Amino acid sequence: MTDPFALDDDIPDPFQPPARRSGVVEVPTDAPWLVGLNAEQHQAVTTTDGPVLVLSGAGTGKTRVLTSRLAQILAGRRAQPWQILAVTFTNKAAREMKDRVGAMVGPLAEQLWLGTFHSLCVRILRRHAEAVGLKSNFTILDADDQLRLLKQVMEGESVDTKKWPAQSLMGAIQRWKDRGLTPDKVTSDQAGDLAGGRMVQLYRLYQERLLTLNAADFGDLLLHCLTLFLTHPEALAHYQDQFRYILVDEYQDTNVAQYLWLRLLAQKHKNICCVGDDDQSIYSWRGAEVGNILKFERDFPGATVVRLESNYRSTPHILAAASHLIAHNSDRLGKTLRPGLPHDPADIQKVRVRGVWDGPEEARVVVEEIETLQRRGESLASMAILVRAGFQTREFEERLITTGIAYRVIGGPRFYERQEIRDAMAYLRLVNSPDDGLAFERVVNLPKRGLGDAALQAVHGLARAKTLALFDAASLLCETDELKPKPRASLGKFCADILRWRGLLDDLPHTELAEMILDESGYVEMWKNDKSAEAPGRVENLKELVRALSDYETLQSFLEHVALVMENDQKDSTDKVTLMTLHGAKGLEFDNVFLPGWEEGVFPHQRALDEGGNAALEEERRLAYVGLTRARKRVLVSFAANRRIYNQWQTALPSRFLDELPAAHTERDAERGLMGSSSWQQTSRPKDPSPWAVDLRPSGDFDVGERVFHQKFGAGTVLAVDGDKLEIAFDKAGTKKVLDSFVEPA
DNA sequence: GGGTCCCCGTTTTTT
DNA sequence: ACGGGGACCC
Repeated sequence: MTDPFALDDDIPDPFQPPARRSGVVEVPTDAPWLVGLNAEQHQAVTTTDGPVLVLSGAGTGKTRVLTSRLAQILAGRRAQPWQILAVTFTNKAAREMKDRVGAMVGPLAEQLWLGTFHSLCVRILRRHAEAVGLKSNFTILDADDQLRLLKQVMEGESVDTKKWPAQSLMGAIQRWKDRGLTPDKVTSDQAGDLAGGRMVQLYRLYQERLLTLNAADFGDLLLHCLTLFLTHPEALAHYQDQFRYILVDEYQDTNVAQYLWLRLLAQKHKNICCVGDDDQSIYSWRGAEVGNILKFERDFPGATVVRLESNYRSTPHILAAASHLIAHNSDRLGKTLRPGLPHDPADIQKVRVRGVWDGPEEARVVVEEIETLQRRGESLASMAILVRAGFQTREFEERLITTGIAYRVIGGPRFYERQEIRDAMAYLRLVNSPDDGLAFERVVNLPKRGLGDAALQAVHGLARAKTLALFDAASLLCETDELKPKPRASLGKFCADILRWRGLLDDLPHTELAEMILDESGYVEMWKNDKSAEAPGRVENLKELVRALSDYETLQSFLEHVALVMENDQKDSTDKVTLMTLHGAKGLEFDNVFLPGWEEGVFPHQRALDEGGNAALEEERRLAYVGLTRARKRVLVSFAANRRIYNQWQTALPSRFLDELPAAHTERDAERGLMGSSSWQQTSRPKDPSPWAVDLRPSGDFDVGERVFHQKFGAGTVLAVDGDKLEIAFDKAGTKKVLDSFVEPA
């Protein structure tokens, strides 16, 4: 058989209008990427034309469908690779897709417009930067730079940063950008009294500053692209024409700006295929709109909707438990996962639910279970502890350390977010483009060069007066007597150094130049002299940065790309238990999953309960669904009756989500008295009854006004009785809700 | 310009 | 309890 992906003519220039193709060819029904697809998957892959919404439940072969679909379009000669736009959210997903398509179609995959929303926008914007007031080599700011910039703007406008934390105002700007709102589109209603009613003005000034600095933040990448499309119809027409086929992964996570971007681009050919799962939408707090997926059929009339419901991951009890749980949500399109594969009966197990006394005991129980599994031959890599919030990993880490079990924590600060890396990058940025004002500010006095507020103020003043970049202003300032001799000398040396390094850009390999900069600036030295525990690690990280530089041809291209690759890929092949948040676990799977901390206030999180109303609760429930559906074989859900939060003991009620797990598919196993709801059944007695559980009385035996005693909170008076839950005013610990089984008559 | 003290917040995170 | 950040003082 001839290679179906061989190019039938020369590789065209992607920026020429597409040549007329010779025509679509029939794809053999036994093409390798079609073999073994189930009926729904097959439909999703072969319905290449027109709008298609693929609702893909967890573990239903979404990535396979996406990649097969790309192969199908290419093999059918429906489009050249560069006429296909494939969008993901993360670099990881983009890489995976590229690899898998590459394995099917060969080098053709290289020509696809495949990447994250942001990287694709950058690709477009670098070509059309002038249209939105930028230069092609604009820098992309990270969260730190953004905040610094906004603080400057706030300072200029005398906005009280105590009353209006820059962080939260930044949040407001980001949410507007997520919704495609430029400052002129924000209504005073939306701005409310933020920053004392001056929020829109701050936003406008912030945007102006960004343009002056030839910089864009992440939100701008989308926003500027939209602006480009709306103000330059010929540019829009070009891309509309070019992208005959559009594929979108994780559609439930798109925000309004991304949605508008897609809708504009799909307008001409209308061959847009969005793949997503409304039940796994867990990012509304960063602008994702489940609404996008819910109203797809309205946006794209005549859309084909395909539901992928055959799950190839989890055993039946796990699927049933997850399905029942998520059925408690009302705002959903509705899917029911069913087992797509027979499972080894030995692997089929109910979801286990375990109640324990407190956090440390929970950690002990989970780690004991890990040891048991390990003895049965399960690898540590097959196990994951998935928590609601990052701090919850601590107790498990401690227990794993004392037990001597290897683990890895996913999350935490990422490589390019580390202070030393950002400092070093600022040096590189400054050498690459001395007018990078933010980079200048960051390193001008780092390591300490005796340049304080006074010197900086002088530089800023001059820069403003003469509309100069900070670096140029600083150079100029050193020629005057404005500064005292000492700062003048050190600032002069700093500027001269930068210029000297800049002069070497073309003559020295960029990795060597980077080493020279970090060395001669005294930056590495600064950390080497630092006696803190983390200093040696920082020096190591700086070496790693130089190594990463070697992956790029030039310093320039490194700086252009690296801002978009902020990932934390800890490729570590050693056998370790994984600890991470539920959010971090989306898209992953493990044989054995531990879901601790299922307590009201922890999960669902208190803030969701307090603030977001039903929508927030439903998102928490989706998070629970995501957690359950990560598991192939075994799930252990647990909750503790007592939790220390901010160093204060608090009683906790079992999560309402536990009540939503169907009894037929769960196995509830708790120490006496730890089960909160009447629906709970004890399936086993503790081997070693806890002392506090000895004197239990049946529920409902307490009266309002009765004096009671609690192990942790001491004496108190019952204020209210609600089934098995008591509200008690403790003499010392304040008013709390407690299960009646924890207290005894005083 | 650098050190110290106090106050606040303390879910989730990618690009 | 704890850490980070800002204000304040030397």
